[in-house]
Amino acid sequence: MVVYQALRSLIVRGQLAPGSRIVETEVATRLRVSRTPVRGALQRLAHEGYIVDSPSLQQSRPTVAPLTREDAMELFSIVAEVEGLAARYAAVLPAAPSGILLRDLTSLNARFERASRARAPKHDLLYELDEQFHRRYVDAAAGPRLRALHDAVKPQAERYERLYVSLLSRGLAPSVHEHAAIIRAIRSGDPDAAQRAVQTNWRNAAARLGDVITNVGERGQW
Amino acid sequence: MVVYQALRSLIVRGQLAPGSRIVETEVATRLRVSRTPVRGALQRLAHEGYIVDSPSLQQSRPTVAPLTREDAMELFSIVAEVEGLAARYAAVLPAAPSGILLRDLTSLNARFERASRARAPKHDLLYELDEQFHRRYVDAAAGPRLRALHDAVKPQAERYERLYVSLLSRGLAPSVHEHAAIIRAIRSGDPDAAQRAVQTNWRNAAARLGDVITNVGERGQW
DNA sequence: GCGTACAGAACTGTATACAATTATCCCGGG
DNA sequence: CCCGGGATAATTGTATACAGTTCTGTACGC
Repeated sequence: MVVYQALRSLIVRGQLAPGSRIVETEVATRLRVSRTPVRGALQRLAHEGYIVDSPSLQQSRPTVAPLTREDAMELFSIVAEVEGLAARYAAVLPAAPSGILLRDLTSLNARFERASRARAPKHDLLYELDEQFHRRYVDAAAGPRLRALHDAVKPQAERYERLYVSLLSRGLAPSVHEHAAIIRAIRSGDPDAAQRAVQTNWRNAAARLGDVITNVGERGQW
Repeated sequence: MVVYQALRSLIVRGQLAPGSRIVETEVATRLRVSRTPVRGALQRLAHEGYIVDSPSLQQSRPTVAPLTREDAMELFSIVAEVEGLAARYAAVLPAAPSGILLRDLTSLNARFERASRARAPKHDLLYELDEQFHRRYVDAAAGPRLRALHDAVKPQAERYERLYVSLLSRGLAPSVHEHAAIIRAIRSGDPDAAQRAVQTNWRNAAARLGDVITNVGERGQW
């Protein structure tokens, strides 16, 4: 588990460059453990999409999954579907939990806006706030199955979301407005509108990110 | 990989009873392999939702995920959304591929009906035909990202679908009719109707299955 | 000079041994 | 009879050794 988190952190932060090979023994010696826990971590990371297998017949040859424009588009469109469904449920929540939800969302979006206006925006903070905003209504409204699906899909988008707030930290105003639109739709109790607002937010984010991705070839070392 | 498939098959067919513990050494000896590949398979199955971890602090204690009414309802509702979206696209397909699709769907539903009328219904065949019916229009109309989502979600419903055709093999007439309604809606070219027909099919299936699930305590041995 | 074949290295797949943690069972006390 | 408490067993976590496969580099032939 500690190995998994260490590797995952290195990958999502880009310190393990996309496309680079990952060798079990090397990771094991660096982290001072044996290959067994490393193997488990790699298998899990492969499932979650952080690692892909180089073409090979019998052996797997894991490499860090590349960050491509197409992949980002596809991933964001899936997140749009899943979180859109959650927002649909959130719109028809009973009054009591709905009130708390709306208050939290408003607060998170306000903090997100303040963070995006800072002279030297903290990318980690921006990512955390955006992430918390979306997770808030998913947790509030989704059943365990939808949440499980969300948990399986969303982490794969983390790399792109971090890229998003890093590359666009100066131009996050549209995101703030789209978040506000989501809040309004949920408050109005219109499931269709809520679902549409979330889908619009993610599709626009995909478009904005796609414009600037092209090739992020920065190869970090650790 | 062979271990994964063997275990998955045992679980989806109910031969490994829901709720029962899974012991690494036992699986290893039965399948005549060591614990190492078994461990990998268990991790993957856990990630895919076939296995859950018993409450424990440091150790994981895997058990076969239970089949509950609530879980079936939620899962089917998600499938209804995903496949409903695919059906929406299928309704507006060009004439040429649409004709082939409609012919295949009609044929599959006819075979499904015949199989359901058999004196001793073959459950495996019934499952396969129902599965193929739905996969046919998804493959024909869904884009890569929707298909990816479908691939992630649908396999988890396999356990419930097999239960469905087993418990209701005598009463599958409604399914046949609902399939026919889906075909008609796609043929008519009405996206809303197609989406609604698929969602109705899954919601009714969930209701029919929910009535008979309650407690499936049959503990299969292998 | 270029291509191919062979030898060696590198790396992953599997098996087994050991350590650590958790569950079970039995026994004694209340 | 029920409730701890502790010893033992059961099970998972980790480490290491070995086997099989793929990649790399070099040398030889054309």
